[in-house]
Amino acid sequence: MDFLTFVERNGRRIALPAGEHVFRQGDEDRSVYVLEQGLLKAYYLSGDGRETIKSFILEGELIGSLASAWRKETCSFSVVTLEPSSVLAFDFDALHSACRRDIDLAGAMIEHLLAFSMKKERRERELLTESAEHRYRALIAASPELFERVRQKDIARYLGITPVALSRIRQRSDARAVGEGD
Amino acid sequence: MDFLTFVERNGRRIALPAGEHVFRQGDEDRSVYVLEQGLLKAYYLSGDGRETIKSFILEGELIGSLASAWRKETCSFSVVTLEPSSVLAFDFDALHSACRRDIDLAGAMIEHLLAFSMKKERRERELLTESAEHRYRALIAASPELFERVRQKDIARYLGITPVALSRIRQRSDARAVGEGD
DNA sequence: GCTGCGCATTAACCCGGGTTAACGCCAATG
DNA sequence: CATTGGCGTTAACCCGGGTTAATGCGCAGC
Repeated sequence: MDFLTFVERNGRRIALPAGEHVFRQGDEDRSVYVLEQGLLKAYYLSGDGRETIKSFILEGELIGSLASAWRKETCSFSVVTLEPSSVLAFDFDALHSACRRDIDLAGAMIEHLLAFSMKKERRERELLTESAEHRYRALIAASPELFERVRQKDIARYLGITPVALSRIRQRSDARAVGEGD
Repeated sequence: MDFLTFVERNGRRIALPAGEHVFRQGDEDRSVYVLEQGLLKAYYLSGDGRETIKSFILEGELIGSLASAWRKETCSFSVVTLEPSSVLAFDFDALHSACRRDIDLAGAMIEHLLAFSMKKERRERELLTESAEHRYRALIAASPELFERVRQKDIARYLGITPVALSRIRQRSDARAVGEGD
C-alpha cells in the first residue's frame, strides 16, 4: 500500500483556525499528522518560558512527536497553527503495525524516515558549524516563501537567536548589500 | 531476517589503528559501518579548516553518511578512529533492497531509523535551547565514560565551542562545585 | 476614529565565547 | 637524557548576541 493511501484511509481530517494547538509539549499524543493546508510551527518551551522553534511545517509535510507517538513518553515539543490549517490525523501504532504486514508501506516508511533523518542531520550541522548570520542568509536562499508567511520574531527563534539580534543582523546585512550594490 | 544477521552475512570486517579514517568528507562511500570494537569520531570540516564534532560512535553503533550511501552525493562529514577499531562494512543499497524483499529486516530498519531520528532530534534540541555549559554538564551526567576515552579538545568541539572555552567552563563549574561543597 | 497591543527597530550595557599568546606538563622520539 | 610537539590552562582583548527599555508603526476591537 502507498503511504498517502494509508493516510487517506486511516486519517481523520481536522480543521483548525490560526493560533490553535495541534498538541502541546507534555501531552500524551500518539498521533501523527499530515498537513493538508496551512502552516504549522513546532517549538520547544524551556523551563523559564523561553520559546525556540524546532521547525515550520509546510503543506504536505508530516509532524508528530516520536517521543510520544513511538516511545509512549510525552511530547517533547508543541505544535501550533500559524494560519488556518487542515491536518489529517492518524494513529502512529496503526501505521507502525501496518508496516509489519505490508512491505510496500514499510518501504515507504523507510524512505520517509531516511529523508527525515537527513533533514535533522542538516539542521544539526547548521547549528553546530554556522553562525546565526550565515544561517539567516541560507534560510533566505533556501525558503524565501517563509518570510512572506512567518513573523520575523519566529524566524529569529528558528535561527536560535532573539528578535532583537535578528533585527541587528538584518541591519548589518542590508548595509553590506547596499555597500556592495548587491 | 534479523538486522545483525544481515550485517554478519554481508559485512566485511575491517581493522583500523587509531587515527585512521573510515571515510572522509567529500568521498563517495556507499557503505554503512557497524563498530565492533574501538571508538570513532564523526566530524565536519568547515571551509576555513575549523573542525566540529557531529558525534562519537561507540561499540555496537552504526555510522555512515546518508548523503553518500543513500542519496549518492558525497559524504557530508568524515569519520576517524580515536582508538584501534574494528568495523563491519556493508553496502547500503544491499540493505536497502533486502528491506524490499524481507519484511522483518524492513521492520528492523524502521526501528533503527526511528531511534536514529530521535537521537538527532535530541541533539538538535540541545543545540537550539541549551547553553554550552548546560550541555557540558548534561554530557557528564549522560556519558561519563566518554571523558575517559576522549581528549578534552574533542569534547569541546562536540559541544560546539573551542577547547579554551571549555577550559573556562570547567574552571567556573569547579569553583561553583567547591563553593557549594557539591 | 480612537485605543491598545503586538511587532520591528534602535540604543546602551553586560556577558559568554572566539582568538591569540604564553606557560607548564607529559609522552613519544631521538 | 634532552628534545619536540600536542594538550590543557590562564590571561587579555574583541565581538556577537542577550537583556532591557524607549520609540514608532500597523492592525484589531470598540
